[in-house]
Amino acid sequence: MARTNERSQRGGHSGVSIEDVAAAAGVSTATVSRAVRGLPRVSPATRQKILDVAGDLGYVASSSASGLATGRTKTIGVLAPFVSRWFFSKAIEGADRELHARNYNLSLFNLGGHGSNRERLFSKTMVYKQIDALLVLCMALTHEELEHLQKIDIPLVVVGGHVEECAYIGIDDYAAASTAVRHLIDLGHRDIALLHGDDETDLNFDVPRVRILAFKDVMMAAALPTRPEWDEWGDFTVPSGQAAFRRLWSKPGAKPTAIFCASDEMAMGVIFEASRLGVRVPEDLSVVGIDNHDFAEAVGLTTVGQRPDEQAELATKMLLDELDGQIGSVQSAVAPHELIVRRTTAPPQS
Amino acid sequence: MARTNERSQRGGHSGVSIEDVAAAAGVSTATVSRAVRGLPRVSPATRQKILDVAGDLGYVASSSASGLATGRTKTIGVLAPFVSRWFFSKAIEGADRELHARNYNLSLFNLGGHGSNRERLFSKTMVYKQIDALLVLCMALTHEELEHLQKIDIPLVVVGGHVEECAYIGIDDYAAASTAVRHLIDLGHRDIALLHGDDETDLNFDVPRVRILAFKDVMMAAALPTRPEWDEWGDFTVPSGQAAFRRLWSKPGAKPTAIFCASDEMAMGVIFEASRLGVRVPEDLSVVGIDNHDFAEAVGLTTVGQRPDEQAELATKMLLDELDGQIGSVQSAVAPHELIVRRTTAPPQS
DNA sequence: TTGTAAGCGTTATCAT
DNA sequence: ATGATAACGCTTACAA
Repeated sequence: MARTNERSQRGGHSGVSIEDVAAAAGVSTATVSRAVRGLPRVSPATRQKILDVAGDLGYVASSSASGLATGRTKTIGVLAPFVSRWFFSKAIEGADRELHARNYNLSLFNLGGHGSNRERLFSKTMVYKQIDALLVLCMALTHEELEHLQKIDIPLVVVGGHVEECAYIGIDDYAAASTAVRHLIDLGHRDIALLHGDDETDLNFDVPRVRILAFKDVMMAAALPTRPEWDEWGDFTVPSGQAAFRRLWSKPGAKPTAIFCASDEMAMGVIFEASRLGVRVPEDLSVVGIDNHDFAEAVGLTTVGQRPDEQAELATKMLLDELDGQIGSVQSAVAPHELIVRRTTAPPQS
Repeated sequence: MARTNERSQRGGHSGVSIEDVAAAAGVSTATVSRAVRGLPRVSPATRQKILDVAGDLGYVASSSASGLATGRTKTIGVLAPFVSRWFFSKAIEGADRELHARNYNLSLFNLGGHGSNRERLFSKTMVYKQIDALLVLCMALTHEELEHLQKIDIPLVVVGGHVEECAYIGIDDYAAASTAVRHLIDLGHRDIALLHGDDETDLNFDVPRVRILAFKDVMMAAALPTRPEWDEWGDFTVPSGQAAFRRLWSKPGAKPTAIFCASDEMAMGVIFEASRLGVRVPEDLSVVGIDNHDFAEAVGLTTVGQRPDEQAELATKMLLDELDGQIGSVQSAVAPHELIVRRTTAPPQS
């Protein structure tokens, strides 16, 4: 490389290395390394001196250098299909809590909005040799992507959805959806519509399917019909819920008295649109969602709540424990969900 | 370090280094380095061969090693007070777009929820020597923190708010707020309440102040009174807007016919609570916000829109350009805003 | 066009 | 308890 041989070329604080500290403290770099990392084999006096010197020299170890030497980057990757949707942003916050507490960095890989060159993530830019472990926020992975991840055998856990052969943390979607639907039925509803999540985009996976299945099973178990014309879909967003309601309500024929939505954002979409069209909630239509979105309480939305932040936090903890040598820490776990009854559900009118 | 001398200790794909590729391709590491990075001085034939070999060996350069050698980490840091609030999550997505396109990584530093040990971010864990540049999403920084950042002289830009001596990208808050208030006045409102952002937490800064100022100036210019009892505050969230409305409406005396909210989330809070209390929007109360939140259209919220994603994308571009050697690329810029009239504002009743 | 080799800032082994 | 020093995997003058 042959740079200038002199230190502190740049005027500032920028380039203080372990050697500078060693020199200033009159010890070897090895001792500085031990001292600053809190390792044993350094006398209290020496350590203190080194810490002082390091302190006012503003020394911080180069992550690249220590990464090279140790093989650890001290950062974990978080792979998400979106960051501005509730589930993901909450999960990211949760992961960050644990990472921050344990002095790791969080490298965010957003798969959304990148069109097709998604694969680049898996080969060059990303993952590979940049991170010590990977947290995947629910989404489908292609078979190829999976293989890729498997090859670089770093700890890996997925939150919020199932990926074959991977540890996952998440609620029991079947049970959660069943709870929501059963709540409607217990209220006396018989004409229940379904607003299910989209099945088609490659960013989704089987959560939508499971929730649909639960809906149908519960309805069937209650000997209630499920009408195809009351089966709408959305992509988990508010606008898609809004559009779905508009479609549903513009159809000729009888109207349902309740609707089960596969996410709170979609549920809010139907509520907003219902209000706009003069359809009263819950008098004319009961609405239940899944998630307990930050806005759900303000909207009065009845929902089955989950805590993506806690799920991601737990997942991250597992990852970090595994890295700390506690092998076997990474394992699947089911997270709790809970029915939260608010003001958007009520017995059907008459 | 004295590890085992043999390569591929772990069975897998994991440790293929540049030397492995060089050996397999029958060239030197220098040539491999040039080849994989697309540098000149490699014959087409050699390059192709190397690329092939690298390809099926699954070679990816170690970021630590190249970071050490070049002094660049190829990752930029994003500092945010929250990730699950609209402005920030959108900004993160925007930054990510540009970073991804230019092959950089995004390291996320969330200041929220970390209680007091916020300072650790600035000293050890973070920033220092881990990132090539820093994108600060609006928030106040302590003087000390600022100094810290200044010392490590990496390119730095703040989005969404002013930080002394730093380049910033954001809308003209004074103009945006003025536009919103003027819209209300143009509609014929005279009794206008203010829901301003919180001023007190250390995570905030002067955006709230500027918006308040604009409100007062515009009102005064229109010879309209601003009543202290119609001045409420919130922390930019939906629940706080909800609470603010409850407080406002439970006060004795006359009610305003319109309210200007310093953010869409707060505006939605008042709308939700108004609906709950039977106060009709816009018949009884016009509501205007700032942001054009993802949900604003569905709610029919009149607002002054801004695009945090584009702001962050631009800021990131500047940062990257600067790193690419185009010095002077980082500079302040004002982002556009636009009044979007929807259904929550109307002339006052009678 | 290609190869040689020094250097990047740590960590960790082994001696002392 | 401390110090030399090799090694980590890459980049980049410089020589060939």
